[in-house]
Amino acid sequence: MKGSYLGELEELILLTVGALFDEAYGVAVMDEIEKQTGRSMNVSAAHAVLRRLEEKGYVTSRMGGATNERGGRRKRYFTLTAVGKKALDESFAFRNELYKRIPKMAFNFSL
Amino acid sequence: MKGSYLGELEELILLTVGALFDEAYGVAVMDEIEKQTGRSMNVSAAHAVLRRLEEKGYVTSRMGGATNERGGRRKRYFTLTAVGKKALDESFAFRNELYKRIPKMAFNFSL
DNA sequence: GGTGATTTTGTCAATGCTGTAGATATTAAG
DNA sequence: CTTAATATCTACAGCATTGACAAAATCACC
Repeated sequence: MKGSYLGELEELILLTVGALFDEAYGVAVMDEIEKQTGRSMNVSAAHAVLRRLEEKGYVTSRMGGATNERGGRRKRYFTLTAVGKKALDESFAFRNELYKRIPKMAFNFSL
Repeated sequence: MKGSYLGELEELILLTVGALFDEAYGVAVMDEIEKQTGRSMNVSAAHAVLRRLEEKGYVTSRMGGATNERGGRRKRYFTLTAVGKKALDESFAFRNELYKRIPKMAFNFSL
């Protein structure tokens, strides 16, 4: 199966789209990621991932209208789909499970 | 900074190396991943990742001697380094933190 | 006790998917 | 028409995955 797992950044961005709820557009996602993780990021990086997530069916997008901000192009808003949320839940549960299963290593032993 | 994050599979395999402790060689890692995740995997996939992890300093490797098994080439054993364990701990803590910070989304709302 | 088949494992080479950056186009307000 | 906010395009480095092949060790037959 191809593209059946969620990449590191894909998971992060999917999570952020969910968190920003109805304000999830490219730049906002990028800013939020930078703020939360300290990881510097380019808008096109965010968009590339968002587009891929849309292809996978984890988010949908729609164009917004004009706003009362200074100016600028219309925003493309992204929304988490039920499938996307499911993927996120599973990813989280799965990793947690895996870490839990390894008590002799993960947090109890040191080199 | 390049290669400064831990890919999805890299995290999984690093975790597995820690879990297998003194029995972490290519085939064993592959088997364990397949057993734990159901994800089918090729030996060379495991080795490619292990080599990258070694380049990053997250694991070290040494060749083993002959064993009393049927036959076969000498095993290359991998060991988690302190740096590797730290990366794993941080990766885990960080993601957990992120999921926690997003109560309005991660587990409390549905579409 | 050699010699080759068999088993277990590692290495190589090639390819597609993910992550990242820079440059450019579009839309709207001033 | 200049400036600001966003999106899109193009290109490339790094991660994930596969298939084919090489190496080392035992087994079994003679």
